[in-house]
Amino acid sequence: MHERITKFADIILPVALPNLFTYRVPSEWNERIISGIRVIVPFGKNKLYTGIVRAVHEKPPIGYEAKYLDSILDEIPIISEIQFKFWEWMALYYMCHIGEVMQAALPSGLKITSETKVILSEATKNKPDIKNLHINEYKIIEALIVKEILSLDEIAKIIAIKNPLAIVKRMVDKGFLLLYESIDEKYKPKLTTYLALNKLYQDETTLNELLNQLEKKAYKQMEIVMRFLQRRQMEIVKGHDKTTAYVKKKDIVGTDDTSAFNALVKKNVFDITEIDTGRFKLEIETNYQKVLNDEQQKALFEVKQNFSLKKHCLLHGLTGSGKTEVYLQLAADTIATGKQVLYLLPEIALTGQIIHRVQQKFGTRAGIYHSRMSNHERVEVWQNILNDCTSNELNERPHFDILVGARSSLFLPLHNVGLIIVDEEHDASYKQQDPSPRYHARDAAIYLAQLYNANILLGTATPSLETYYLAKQDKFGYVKLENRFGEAVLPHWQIIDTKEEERNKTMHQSFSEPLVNAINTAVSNHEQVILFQNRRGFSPYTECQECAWTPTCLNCDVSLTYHKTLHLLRCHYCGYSTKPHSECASCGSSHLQFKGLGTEKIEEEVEILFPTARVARLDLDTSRSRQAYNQLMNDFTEGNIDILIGTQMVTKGLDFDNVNVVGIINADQVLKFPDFRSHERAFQTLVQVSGRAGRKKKQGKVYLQTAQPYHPVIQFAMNNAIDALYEKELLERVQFHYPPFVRIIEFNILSPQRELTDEAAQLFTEALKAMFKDLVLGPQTPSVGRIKNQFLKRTILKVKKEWPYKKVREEISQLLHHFSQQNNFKKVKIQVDVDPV
DNA sequence: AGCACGCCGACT
DNA sequence: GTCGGCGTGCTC
Repeated sequence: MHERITKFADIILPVALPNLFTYRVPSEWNERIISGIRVIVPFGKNKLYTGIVRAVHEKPPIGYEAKYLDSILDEIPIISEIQFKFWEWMALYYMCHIGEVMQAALPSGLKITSETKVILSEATKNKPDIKNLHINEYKIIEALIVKEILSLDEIAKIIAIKNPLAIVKRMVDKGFLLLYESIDEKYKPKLTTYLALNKLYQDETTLNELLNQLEKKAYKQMEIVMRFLQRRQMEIVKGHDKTTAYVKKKDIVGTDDTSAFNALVKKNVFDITEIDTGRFKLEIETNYQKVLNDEQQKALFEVKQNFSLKKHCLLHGLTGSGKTEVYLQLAADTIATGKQVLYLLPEIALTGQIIHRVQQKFGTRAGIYHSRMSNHERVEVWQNILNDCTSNELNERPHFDILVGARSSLFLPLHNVGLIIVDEEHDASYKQQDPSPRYHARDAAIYLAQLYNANILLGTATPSLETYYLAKQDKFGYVKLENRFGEAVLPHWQIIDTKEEERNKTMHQSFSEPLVNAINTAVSNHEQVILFQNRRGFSPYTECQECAWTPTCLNCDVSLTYHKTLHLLRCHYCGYSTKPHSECASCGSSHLQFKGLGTEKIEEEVEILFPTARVARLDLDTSRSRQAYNQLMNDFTEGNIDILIGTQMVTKGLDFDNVNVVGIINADQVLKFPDFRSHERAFQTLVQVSGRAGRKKKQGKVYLQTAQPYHPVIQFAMNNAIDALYEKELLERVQFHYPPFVRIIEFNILSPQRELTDEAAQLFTEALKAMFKDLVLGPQTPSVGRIKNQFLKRTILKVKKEWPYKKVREEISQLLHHFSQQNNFKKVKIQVDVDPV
């Protein structure tokens, strides 16, 4: 006889709470309960949550009675020990809870939570006693008679009450209703219906009898059977046995055949099987023809040399030098050794273009993962990675050797990573802003690579100062690709002084004479033009000509941007929108003017200045849906667009061969950011935008309009003097204590009242200063002091690199904990952002 | 962080 | 009585 063991499981739940939760395991599951599987557990009063088993042990918790697990969702772990280590590191480093990491890591299809459902009690069902009922109670019962089960949200709508729980509870007490918690599976496998001939009709005679019968009475049914037999013949030719040859239903049954088909089903002619076929193609033709040139070969060799020395590596390749080919070759070589590759890109750069190239090289062995995919697709990527080798003939799922994705693909359950590529390493969108964990995917990738003992390659034309510094210190290998691919050369820059143009009265609205001429020439030569203006909408603010009043958002301290296509004023922070004012709210004057330049305005000007050109705009507003975005990209690639106007979006991941002119409408905007990174950022943006020009044989041209033509950043960018700029920046960073010489931790203090925020920020900052002295800056009011009705103050701590970060973190955590205990600051939130960008 | 619960004030 | 708002306390 075995001794009866009682097991307990420590569970990670997707909630922002510091600890794990210990549950008791029903003894019949003692064998099944293992670290890394998902379970459903009761949590709080009556909710059910999906959690992940972190550890299994036999120590009953002290101080409380553990609840029982509700159910087990997986038989094999979906989270490996390496992934757990990664989660735990992330929670520590970025000072958040592990539950928040879980929230970020799992696609929502894998995290089911329960919903409260309402049904009628037996008594009410049999004999509705509707005397003396309140109108709302009556409405609920009436609705439940029609539709048996309702969720609380549905009830809220029916009786038009925000929180219906009180009413529902009362009715439960009176015996009208019953409540239960229901968990709906969010992921539905994609099933394909297959048909085989029922064994009744396997022999020729019965089959012929059937066909004869149908020919007379039901011609359409006979057609279906005939089509089936044809298809089946094809399968038999492929080597399938006659009795087991299945045919896809949709290959032989059209939409208008439904009733005929149903009749056949009734006659038991077919055996029907539903098979989980997945959402991804099983066959993609691979024909990747690019061959590395000498320089790329050399770079590849040097990168590998660094790897063999166990060194991470920065690939500094000018725009158009063909970094991607080097990545793909390196990936292929890694896969050849039996390891997996993770290829990270900024979300926005994950375009059809790059995906197409990866698929051309790796076919179905390339998995794609980003936020524009449906939930179902994301779950399937997870499943495909997890059950690498399912071998049902009809149920073959692709096997991934390389995963291309945005930052969240760091969390995919890969087991054998040999190489991580971080493309466009400098890109600020690698940093998650909200919600927590506010992690930097590049830095997290470096940590993850260590856990897997994998190589890591960071690639970019404009390295971040942090990475550049590491390379200069020889902590990173450094490989440069200097020449553009083929015969392309770097573009020629022309800097246009807009002040002088204005003096000479040669500006055509926002366009200087040289830029207008260049666009005209390009368009008449059938070359394409990209115009960069880093602001969406028509005009960023409205101003009263009499009293300078400006309409602002109700919920945020920002001016409202006018969107002409929608004819609305919109807040870019909270989405609030309102009709444009016809008169000033302050003085009543009707002299209101739209000020500033957005992409919509540029688009309008372009249409007037170049009436024959085909114009399109690429910004958040024109590319919200994946479809719209792909359409736009296609049109531009196919040459259906002459002039493309866009924000940041045009700088990322787009390689167009026919673009010869790039216009930067207003560089001053890029230069004036009030931030220690502004020069670095401006340089990166200018170089990246200019890189869109002249991809093939012809030298491209960059026209940059500015009021400060001698600004050093512009000079550095145009001369491609990256080392000079970076050396100068590094000197300033060292002198004024900024990254990469210190680690910045930013504290954002928020509350719904201005005074409360101010007071809390003041006290918090003082406490911080007591601990860290003059390395604390603040509290400051950020440029937007109120967002979504939350007043915001900011304090910055510069942590010296030589300090033990662990201790600093602990001290900060203690302080934050102490603060959250204070009653008068209950409404105050302090968000921590480690290494803000 | 959610979520339930309880108290209070406004409204019919 | 009914409902919403807000403060409080708890989650294995």
